[in-house]
Amino acid sequence: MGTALNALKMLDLFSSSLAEIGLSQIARLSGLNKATALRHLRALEEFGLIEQNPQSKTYTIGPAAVRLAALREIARPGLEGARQKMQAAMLEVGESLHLTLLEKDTLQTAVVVETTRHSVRVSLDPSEVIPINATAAGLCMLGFGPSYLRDHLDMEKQERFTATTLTDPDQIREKVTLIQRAGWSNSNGSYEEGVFGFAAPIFGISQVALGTISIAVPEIRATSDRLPVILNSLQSLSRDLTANFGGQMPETFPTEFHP
Amino acid sequence: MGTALNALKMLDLFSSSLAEIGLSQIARLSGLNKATALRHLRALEEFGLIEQNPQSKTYTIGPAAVRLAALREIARPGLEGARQKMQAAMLEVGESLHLTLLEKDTLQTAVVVETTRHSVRVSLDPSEVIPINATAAGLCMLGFGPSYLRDHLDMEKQERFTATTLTDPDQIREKVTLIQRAGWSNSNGSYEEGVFGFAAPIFGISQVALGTISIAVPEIRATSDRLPVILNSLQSLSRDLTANFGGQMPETFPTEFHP
DNA sequence: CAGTAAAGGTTCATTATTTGAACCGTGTTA
DNA sequence: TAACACGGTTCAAATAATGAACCTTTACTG
Repeated sequence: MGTALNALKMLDLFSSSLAEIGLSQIARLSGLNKATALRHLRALEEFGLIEQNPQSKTYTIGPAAVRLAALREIARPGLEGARQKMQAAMLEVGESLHLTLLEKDTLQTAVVVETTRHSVRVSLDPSEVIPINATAAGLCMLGFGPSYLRDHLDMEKQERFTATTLTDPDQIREKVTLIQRAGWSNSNGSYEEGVFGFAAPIFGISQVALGTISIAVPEIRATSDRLPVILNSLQSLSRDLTANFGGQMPETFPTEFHP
Repeated sequence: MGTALNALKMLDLFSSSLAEIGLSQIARLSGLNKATALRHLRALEEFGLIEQNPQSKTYTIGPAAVRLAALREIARPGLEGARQKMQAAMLEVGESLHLTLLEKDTLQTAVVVETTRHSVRVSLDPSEVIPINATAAGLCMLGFGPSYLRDHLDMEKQERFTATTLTDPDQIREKVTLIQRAGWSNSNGSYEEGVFGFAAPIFGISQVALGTISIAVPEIRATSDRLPVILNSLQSLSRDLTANFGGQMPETFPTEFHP
């Protein structure tokens, strides 16, 4: 256990309903010794992540948080707004969400929001490169992303992950045509057994998709009655996130998703 | 030396021009051992203050910064915007700035922005309660703050700090009348020898001052040729900060400050 | 295409820092 | 006025941080 991490965890005690806390209460809530809590608070205060009200002696989140947040936005512009929208959608749908971005010619996971509703959840390794032929996000990208992705289909061998993975370029192109008409894509265990994925595009400035937003559902919960809720969330996220990244939806893009 | 603080200090390596840094470079810049740097980064990453790009392996400020900044705004609304405006003004004037807020019936320092231009600077203890009869901020508050402050003048003995401190209620009232006409106040070493203060009000919703913005200048630099610059900054800060806190300037308040 | 340099990351014995029970002084409450 | 809870301090004991050397991969160069 790192000392630094224990110190940082104290910051999690603060919330909108509990914005100022005294030393003893912090010690109680964190389970730390009062002396330990105080020393950690002093360290955080020196850095500016904590501020003490000199009259009430209570502690609050400090000004350094604002400074760091500004730096964050420089390094990852737009991603924070996206995370918030995804968080809201997660609470509504109750399933994990993934935002993927196209970097060069690979699809990368940029934001993961895991469900807090279920203990059975789909956990994706954030460092994985998303295979373009086997996932809902990948197929969606083929349908709405830059055309060179479709052109490269024949050049590289498409890897097989499960029995239902599409590996034949012609089959993939057929599926992609359907996706372009529907506006959304799905993958029924074609990457990992038991995982159903649903994805919609996020468009950039020239009406070409720069990434996708997808919802991953364990097979047990992938019942047809839940599909309308999922597609509905996906559709509004597609629109909101496109706006969030300063993009524009093509006029031909469907305004409603149908099963 | 706290371990937690050393870990946090690594966050200071990031800047708008250096938003993503690799492990070796971080170790070099911070002077820490590579192993130590890595362990600290891992701790920060677990908390979310650091994020690693899985493909380039570089590190960036993480999403927790945004979360904490939001909490900060709940605890201290408006103060961050104020700090930024003060920072800009400090760079222009080259002197330290203080924002004071009225809490109950005492004047408290809420934000301090120290000058980075001079090594001779006025350093105020942020935990001090600002005496209302001896400082530019206090006198300014008397002039534009709630009327009960003026009414209480006779009730309590006014403390003396230096030879020029005003302690006689009648003398204070006289000075306050002048301040109300001018829009700004000054104190020439009446709190601490060698320190000249200049202050202007920050108004709240009902056109009553909720605090003040002040500039502290060491006597050596308090020459008459610098007064226009100081008053000019003070005047625009008074307006900007009033807007920042959602307040309104009285219509009778002067739009220009004259010596 | 071998050879080199620098990158990210790991290991483990040594070292130094963190830890917490008890304590102090102060203000508030019953 | 006694009891309590608060913020903060102390110092021996215990635990966690440290860093030199090492491994592996990647990228460049003669």
